[in-house]
Amino acid sequence: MSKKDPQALVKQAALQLFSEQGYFNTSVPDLVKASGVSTGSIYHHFGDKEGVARALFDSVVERMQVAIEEIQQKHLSVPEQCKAIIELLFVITENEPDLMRYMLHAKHAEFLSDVAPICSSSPFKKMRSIVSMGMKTKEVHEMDETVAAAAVFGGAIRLVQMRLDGVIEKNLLSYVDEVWFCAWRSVAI
Amino acid sequence: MSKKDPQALVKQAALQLFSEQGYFNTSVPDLVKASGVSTGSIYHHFGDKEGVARALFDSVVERMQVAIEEIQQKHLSVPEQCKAIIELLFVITENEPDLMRYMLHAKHAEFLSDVAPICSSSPFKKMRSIVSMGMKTKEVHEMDETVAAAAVFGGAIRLVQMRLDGVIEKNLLSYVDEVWFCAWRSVAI
DNA sequence: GTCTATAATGAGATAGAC
DNA sequence: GTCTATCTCATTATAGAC
Repeated sequence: MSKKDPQALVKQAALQLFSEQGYFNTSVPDLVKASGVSTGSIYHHFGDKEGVARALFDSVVERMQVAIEEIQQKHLSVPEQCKAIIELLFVITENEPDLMRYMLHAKHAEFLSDVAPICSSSPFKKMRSIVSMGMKTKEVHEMDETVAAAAVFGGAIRLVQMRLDGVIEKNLLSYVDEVWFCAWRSVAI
Repeated sequence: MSKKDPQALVKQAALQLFSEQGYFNTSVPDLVKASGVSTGSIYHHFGDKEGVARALFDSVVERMQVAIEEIQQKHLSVPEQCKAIIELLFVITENEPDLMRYMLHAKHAEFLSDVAPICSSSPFKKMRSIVSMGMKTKEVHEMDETVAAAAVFGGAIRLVQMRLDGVIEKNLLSYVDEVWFCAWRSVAI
């Protein structure tokens, strides 16, 4: 039944096309062909092409946020939460590269004019707040919160970007332990 | 006289327009207005619009590569070289944000079809090779070269991206010491 | 709500004088 | 090498039947 909801069909097609060929290289007729939904219906539901990108972005961020919240509930210690997030980033990159690509590039892809940059969207805020918690519990060196979050997750995000760009051939999950080792050492007391 | 070279004028205008509004939101007539060079002349020199982006990208990477080579010659120790590169990234971000933005986003901006991803271009290769040298001199933990490079520079690059996105308000140079502290601890023996 | 057919715009690219 | 004027065409978006 989710297969018959035109909004879902369009977003699904858009995720693939936008992330593989880019937003500007994807025309509305392309979306029509890939989704099986008509031009009129797309405009009726999303207003314009940017509306599709916007709705898709909201879905993607929402999805990511839920995954991070699950981690925050399961894992108690700060380092465990951080490691779980790195693993999550890697798993999503491997299993749903289009989703990860869209989330990371959407802001820089020159559309979605007035959406806040991804780094200030809620999943990334959560990452910062976890690291910040680590400072309160004296597990993480006292320092600027943003710098600490960048230190912990920057390496992993960099690897994700390289993997999505095809620079890294191997499955990212094989690097989890090494990456985590570096990430935690960079800020741990 | 550099002000009269049409190629330089076009690239200069393109750097600003592409990085501020994006490649696809910049038309050739926009380039004509901003550069003062005519349509015919632009097509004569660059072939097509993508040719402008390509030539600009080459200039930017070349420029970055020269800066990193200078560092490799001046600073002898591996950690000093790494720190100098982080400082370089921050200085360029502060002084020439358009240049840094273009270098980081060009590949993901959905054009420049067959250019290698930025992470495999020569400045980034040089970063990896410096870290790799650190392993030989036993200053850096033995581990995957790519992971180590991501650990050392990932945090800094993340901060650069956030600064360019307007998420960070303060001058990045004020973070150099903290960033360097984290970066080096993450891989140092 | 969904569809087909169509309009209107503005883009990339070219022609050809100078 | 540089310029102006122009062509061609794909794109976004709308109209209006069902």
